[in-house]
Amino acid sequence: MNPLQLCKKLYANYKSQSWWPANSGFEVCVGAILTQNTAWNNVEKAVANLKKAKMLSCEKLADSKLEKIARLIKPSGYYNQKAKSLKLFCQYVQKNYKGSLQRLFSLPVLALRKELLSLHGIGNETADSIILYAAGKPMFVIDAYTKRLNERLPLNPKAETYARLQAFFQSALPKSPRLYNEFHALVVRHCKEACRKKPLCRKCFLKGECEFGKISLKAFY
DNA sequence: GGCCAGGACACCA
DNA sequence: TGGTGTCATGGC
Repeated sequence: MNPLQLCKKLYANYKSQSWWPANSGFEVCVGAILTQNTAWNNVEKAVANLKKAKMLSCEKLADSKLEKIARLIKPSGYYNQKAKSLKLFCQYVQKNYKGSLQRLFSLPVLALRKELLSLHGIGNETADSIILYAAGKPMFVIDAYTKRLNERLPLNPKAETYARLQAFFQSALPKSPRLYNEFHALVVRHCKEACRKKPLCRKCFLKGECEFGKISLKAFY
């Protein structure tokens, strides 16, 4: 099975996912940082705290004390690190782009990626999530779910690093932000729900016993 | 009480 | 370039 076939199969089963779960580009950026190695459920609590405190803005986060940000985002875990990452990102946008994400996103995509990666606390996945889901530019996101799915199927066993796996998906798919967006969201949906057994249910999917709804995972694995 | 979750970074060899 | 320790909460 190639990536495009997998995407079609997932889409046929789950339909459109309408991602990213956020109300603005800035909220996508905040969520992308807060979700680092963290369950989304906990990210939602942290974002809700920021909203309630009227702190979900670039200007507010750039000017607030680390301790205050950390207290609000505590439910997302790693709150000291993430408070620092959030504040640095916002200060960077305020200083270099007058607080406008649209100015930042007007950079050519590779330049944008390079700038994001230069910021402390923003690595490959976070940068690519911001580029795809906030800026709307074609950058395929590799996360734990994508890696897991690739290992299980496998799609490309040789693609072991982030860059190689990303290059594999991007070379196999039409260069479309909408497609990258939908595909990644479908992968997350599938990996979250396909198997209710944790962790990873490697034994059960190898036996073909792992099913979710109408979907027999024998077709995938 | 233990394991896990939509990573990133410092440090080391 | 790759391996390891660290950061930390909340759900199950």
